[in-house]
Amino acid sequence: MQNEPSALKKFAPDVFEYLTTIPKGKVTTYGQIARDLFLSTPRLVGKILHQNPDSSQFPCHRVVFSDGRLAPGYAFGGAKVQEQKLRAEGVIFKKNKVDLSKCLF
DNA sequence: ATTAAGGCATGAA
DNA sequence: GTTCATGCCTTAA
Repeated sequence: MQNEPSALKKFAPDVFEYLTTIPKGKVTTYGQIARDLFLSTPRLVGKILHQNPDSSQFPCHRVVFSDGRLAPGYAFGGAKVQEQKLRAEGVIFKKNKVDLSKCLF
């Protein structure tokens, strides 16, 4: 029978759209997106980001931990590349962590 | 006080 | 029952 689409697939377009709403020089957290999209667990957001068809299309590198730490599984070059991208966009970095106090969307 | 690193707990697939 | 692109807590420097 027709099984309902998983919440992951169901919310995937919403998450990608949310990424496009993030202004340049800003970042967001998994939990932030999860709450905004009614996702029960922020882990789903991470899984959805992993479905990202194109890193240039959706700024998945603008999504970080609530602590400001970068995700360990960035599939487009690595966390260090992510940091460089964020810095290039105008995101302020505090040592190895993102300054969510200034760049959190 | 602040930054860094690691571990435990939560929820969904 | 297991796996996780998380979150929060604790300890270290």
